[in-house]
Amino acid sequence: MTKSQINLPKTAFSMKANLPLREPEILEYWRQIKLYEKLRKNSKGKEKFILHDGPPYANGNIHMGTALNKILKDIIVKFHQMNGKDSIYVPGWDCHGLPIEWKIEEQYKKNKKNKNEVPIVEFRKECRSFAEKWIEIHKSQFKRLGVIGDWENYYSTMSFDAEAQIVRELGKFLKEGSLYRGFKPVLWSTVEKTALADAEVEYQDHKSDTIYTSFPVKTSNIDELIGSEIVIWTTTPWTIPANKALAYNKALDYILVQLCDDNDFKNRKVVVAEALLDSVIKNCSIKDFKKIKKFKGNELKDTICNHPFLNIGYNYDIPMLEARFVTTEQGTGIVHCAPSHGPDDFNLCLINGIKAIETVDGDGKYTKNVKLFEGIHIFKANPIVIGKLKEQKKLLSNGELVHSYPHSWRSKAPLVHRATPQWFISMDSHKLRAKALKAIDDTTFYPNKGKERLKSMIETRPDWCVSRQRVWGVPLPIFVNKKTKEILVDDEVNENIANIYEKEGSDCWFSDSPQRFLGTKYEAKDFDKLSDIVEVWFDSGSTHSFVLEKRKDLKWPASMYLEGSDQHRGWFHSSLLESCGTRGRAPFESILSHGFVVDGKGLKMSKSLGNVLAPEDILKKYGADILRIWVASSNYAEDLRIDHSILDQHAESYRKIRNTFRYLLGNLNDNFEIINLENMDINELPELERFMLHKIYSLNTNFKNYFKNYDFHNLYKELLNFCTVDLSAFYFDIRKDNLYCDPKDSKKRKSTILLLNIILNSLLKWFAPILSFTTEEIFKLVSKDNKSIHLEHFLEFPNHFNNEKLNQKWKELIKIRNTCNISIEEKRATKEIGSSLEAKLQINLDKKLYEITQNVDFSELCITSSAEVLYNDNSKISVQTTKATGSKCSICWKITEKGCSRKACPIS
RNA sequence: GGGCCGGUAGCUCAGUUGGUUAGAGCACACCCUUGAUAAGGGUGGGGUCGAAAGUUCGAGUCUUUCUCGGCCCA
Repeated sequence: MTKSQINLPKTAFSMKANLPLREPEILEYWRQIKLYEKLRKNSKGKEKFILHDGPPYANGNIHMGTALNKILKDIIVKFHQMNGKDSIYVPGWDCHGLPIEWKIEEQYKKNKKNKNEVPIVEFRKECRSFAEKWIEIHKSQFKRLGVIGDWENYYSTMSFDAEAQIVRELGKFLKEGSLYRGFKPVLWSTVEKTALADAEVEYQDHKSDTIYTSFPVKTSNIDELIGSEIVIWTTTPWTIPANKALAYNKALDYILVQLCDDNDFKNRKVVVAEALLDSVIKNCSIKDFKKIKKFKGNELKDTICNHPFLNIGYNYDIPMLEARFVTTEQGTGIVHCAPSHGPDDFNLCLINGIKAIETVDGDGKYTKNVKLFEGIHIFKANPIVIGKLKEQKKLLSNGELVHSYPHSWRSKAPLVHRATPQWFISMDSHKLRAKALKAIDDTTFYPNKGKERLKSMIETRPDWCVSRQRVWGVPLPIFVNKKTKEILVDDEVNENIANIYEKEGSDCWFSDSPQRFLGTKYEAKDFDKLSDIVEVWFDSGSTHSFVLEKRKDLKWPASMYLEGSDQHRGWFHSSLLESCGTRGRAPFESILSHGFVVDGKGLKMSKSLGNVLAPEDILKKYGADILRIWVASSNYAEDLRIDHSILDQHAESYRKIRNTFRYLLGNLNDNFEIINLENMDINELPELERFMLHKIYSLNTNFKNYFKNYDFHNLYKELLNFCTVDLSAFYFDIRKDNLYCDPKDSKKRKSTILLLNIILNSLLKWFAPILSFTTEEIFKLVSKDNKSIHLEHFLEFPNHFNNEKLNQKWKELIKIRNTCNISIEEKRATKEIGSSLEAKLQINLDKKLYEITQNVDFSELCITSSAEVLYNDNSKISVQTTKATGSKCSICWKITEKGCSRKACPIS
């Protein structure tokens, strides 16, 4: 007997994957067969599943987070496609905004070019081409991951139709009246007369004037406080005229003391935080004082003070407000608040209904809103303020302090927080907050905890500031009447602007005559045209309008938005608000949020820690399918760990899966046949095959449930376990004898081949959304009509595959098999036998087990030369292994006295 | 500093309403096989469930505090 006479596996499917080389070939194949177009054509008319892409910023190479995001999207899109939907993915990019402006400015700096000398339109053109360049780079990087989508017709926030639609969307808020003009402090350079972003700020040492000043208490719940004064310390005396409130911390201890020194404050009572009393005494050179009363910060609730300038026209209430940002690091434990001159101040006052106003103009001079100081430059105001405080007997002391202070990166001039005119969308004037909260309730969140996260943000957020004093963005399409200061609200004008943008983009706003936008109805000389741009979150928050609504192939609302969990404050948030404001509901039916990619120890990736893994390197070393396994097998509800050892292990699992396929292909000799499952007569099959059909059926049931909940890590685990436990170590191992040794026309072998075909088909479909490349490689090899695996659907298994009774029986058989293995292992350990085929089993079973195993051949199940089953009620299962005697059959390798049952057996 | 989320074998993950000795796969060790062969099979070791305290007859599961990590905000 020679090897040529048995049926050994033979396949063109190599054991070694070589993914980094093979995957690009498959990408080329998808391109050639026009896979995306085919997918759309094939699923025409089917129910749509639309995963709307959250646009990444068109700048810089992709990182692990982006790779995770895109792969997860692709897996979900492919699942729905194979589940019978028309599952469409249109990738997009976020293009406007500061980071790109900086990049261009950096280039200018290098080339000694001055930004201010370059016309805005030219500058914007450079920003545009910068974004275009990165879109192309991103595109090829995303495609390499195996992501299938409409790459030719991607969307971008800087396309002309997007810019036009953003104008229309703003028009809706304008018309409704929820878009209003307010003031908000921004970092401002009085030299350049411009706002600066955080990244444009340099911190340098600066000498500031400092003062301790006092605010007389008007009313309070603490009786002793009436007639006393609250002391504050500040390094910006010039903001005192703009003061509107005082902030305390309810958790701190405060103390009321009486001052006894012979000066302006003789016999006056003042309040400071107890922990800072010593430093106040020292800094104000107080010699003699008496402690009168200690109290907790929360008792200061409802206390109202007067302004130190009460007697010279500053006659208004200064409420004391609770704030967490108040600490005992320096000062007095009470902080003065000028909402126009500090972000903390602004937010605290806003929550308490105190709005910021314009107190300082662009040049740095007080406006007419500031009594006594109008026209004075703030940088010259400190001595005047200090003088007035002294005059009003409200100055405890003053001095100087050198501290780190923000300066402009260009002019190096010190910066100030200045309330500037900004445009806001009100959260409450037209019930935007309430609508958004309702919309959150109507949305399904994966994982569920995302719902509360978004909800609590919407509940507490202030009005949405949508204006920015920048150039690379969509210009705010607003005209203000010079005389009446009223905002021009006219659909015709808005639509006119949108139409112009649609044809030529928004650059013209900065170069063309305002009359062009106003049309014939209004005169340009009567209006101020805004030069602000729209903040970029409004851009991306509007993608649903210019992508989902405008494109015929998509639908509104989207089936799903899927992003990192940081987007609860980002894109989920802005999209929700924009859509609720304009359409009254969310632009999505569900939200899936994923955690962040961290290193193997759970620490975030950073250059300084040196733990950054680049997708590019992973693709080079492992291939995209391994990365896709990493995505599928990780629990995205939490942070996802990755390092080389984790990837090594997934690569190991990949090999197991690949070899599972290789066994199937080898024994089928690459002749895959599609089995009509409905027409099968399963009663013709051996029990083992029927048991395997049950396994497949029940795995598929779990598969569908996991998919329904987007629970991929459990789904993948179940598939992998099926390959290792049920196939490799069980079914495949048992059926090798049958496949190798039985003649090709034997009924039993045909049954096995039938099963192999079914298993191969099932595995291909189950794995296709995850192992997109490898399943395609196999499908190319075996499918006759040269179709892509991704055009296929999941299999439906007939209900009669389900056989719980059989399952229960085989669970027992497997238990017996395990006991046999332990018994065989004992003999192997003592070197009595080696291969299991050298063993002869005597299996003793109790009554129940004995009865159900009457038709079972344990020598087949346990891959031994023989097995005898005896009835023995002493224990449930016990097994004795002895060395098989006789000669070894050269075909089946069993050791017997009489030869095996096969006709060709040389022994018999 | 504040809000939210999380910490179960070396790794990826299970662990139902508190209820036997906390599970799976991989990895590891040893053995077998050489007819899935840079494969395959078998057996086995490995966890004070982040820490401490509390509630309870009983806690991985409930409460509190602490700690480490992540996201967001300041």
